[in-house]
Amino acid sequence: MKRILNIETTKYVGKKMKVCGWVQTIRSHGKIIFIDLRDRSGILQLVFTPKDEKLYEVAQKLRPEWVVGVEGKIKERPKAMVNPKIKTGNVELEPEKLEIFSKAKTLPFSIETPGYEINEEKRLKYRYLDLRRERLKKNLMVRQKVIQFIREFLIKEGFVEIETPILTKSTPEGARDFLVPARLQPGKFYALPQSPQQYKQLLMVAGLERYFQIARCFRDEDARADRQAEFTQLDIEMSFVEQDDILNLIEKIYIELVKKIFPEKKITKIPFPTISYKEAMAKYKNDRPDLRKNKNDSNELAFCFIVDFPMFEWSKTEKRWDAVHHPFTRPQTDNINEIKKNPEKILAHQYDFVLNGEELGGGSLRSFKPEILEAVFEVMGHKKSEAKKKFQHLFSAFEYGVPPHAGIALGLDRFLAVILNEQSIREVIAFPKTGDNRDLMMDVPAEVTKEQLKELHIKIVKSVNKQ
RNA sequence: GCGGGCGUAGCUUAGCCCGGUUAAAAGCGCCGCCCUGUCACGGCGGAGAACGUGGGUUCAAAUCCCAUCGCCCGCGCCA
Repeated sequence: MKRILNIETTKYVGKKMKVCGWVQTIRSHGKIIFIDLRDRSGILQLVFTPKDEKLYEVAQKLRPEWVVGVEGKIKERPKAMVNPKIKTGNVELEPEKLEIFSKAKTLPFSIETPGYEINEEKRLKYRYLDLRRERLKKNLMVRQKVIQFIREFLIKEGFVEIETPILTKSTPEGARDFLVPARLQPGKFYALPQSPQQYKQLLMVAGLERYFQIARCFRDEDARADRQAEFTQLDIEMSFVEQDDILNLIEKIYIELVKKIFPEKKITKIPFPTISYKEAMAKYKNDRPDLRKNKNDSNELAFCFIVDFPMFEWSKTEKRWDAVHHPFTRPQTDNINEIKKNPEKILAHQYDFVLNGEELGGGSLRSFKPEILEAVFEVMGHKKSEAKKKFQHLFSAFEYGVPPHAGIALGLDRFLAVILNEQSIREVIAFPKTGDNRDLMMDVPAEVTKEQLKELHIKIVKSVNKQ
């Protein structure tokens, strides 16, 4: 018999059907046993009675989290026994056949609560059990809905979803890279992408004009409540556009996304406020102001854009000018002398997107004129040849007809955490890592065999103990 | 790398300041028995803890000290 979902049973009252799932709770009253059967659609009550003695004997042995399949008649519950708390509360199933697919040990923690009270270390170690809880399942399903909406929206707008490489090149600027040794090129390494930045710009040179990707990004830095070593961003790049085209697109996506998937949420201000960096720093003392009117209202969403960031900032550690965003951000002036002479005064065509005081991400109009790029690299203290070597592919590509282009990258995990009122992005990621980037469930990073290392031409040198 | 918090049955905690007496306590869970309408079922009974690890102080350490490990929050870092 073909299995139906628990939620579908209400449509088949009086019929004999098969359902499958996990035993959630057992309420035994001696001569009648109620079992809440959980599947991906929800809970269904099974009622065992000793009418069938053999079946009843087996039912008495059932324990929480065993996986079973049952066939039996779906009955409408008597009025007094309807449970309004569950979606299938007006029906129940009287099993005639019971199959035990697998038994289960007692779980290390309860999965029937939201789970915040449970030691997160345990939750991460047994993530496959943690994900059985309703809250996390819901978070993952909301995540899927958001991604689906964004895909459909952008494809309708003429965007092409393109996968860029995960094995790519280490970039000297920015965060630490995760490195992957290349077996066929002894001594050489791939790096995992910190973002698809350069690929998406190259796609503009390729003439795709409108690119997007739900992109996994990797940064080998210490994690936080809002940071993971690997995270997902909505990555967008467009050709022949100005700043407003990007901001208007983002505004439209998020307004319609909220309207469709989170109708209970209210957006504080439409159109989203656009605040200059200077004004934000003066007025709110930071560049990601929380513009909510009532910070206790979990349904309020205050989006805003921060624009006109400075192009350069003085790096105290390296004692040189550094790009606030990255060197391919387009300065707001074409005056090369001005860029070189007064870098601190130069503003950039750069924008950030902020929600309830959380930075969701940012982007920029890209710099594509060689003389401007050279001036920027010069301010940053790079020799012309060095800069060209580091970003050779971009410089070369730009020699073959490059359209003016711009883009943005927005953190999906952060957006979901905010909109689902979660304190940490770990709550919206299926298999997150700890603060020091370990996966407690898989127990990685882990050592590898000598043979593997040999094949990769890698030797582990134990560092000498510090004094 | 730095600062702060936490670590006691399977889970959540009390006890820790002010060291000593039920053989470290409770709720939930687990196991057994009873119970025909529950839905966080109920009732009775039971098992379950080298108090993260190592060392020290003391007649005596879950409790005080030192070290170490793990998790969380933040700083650094995150173009």
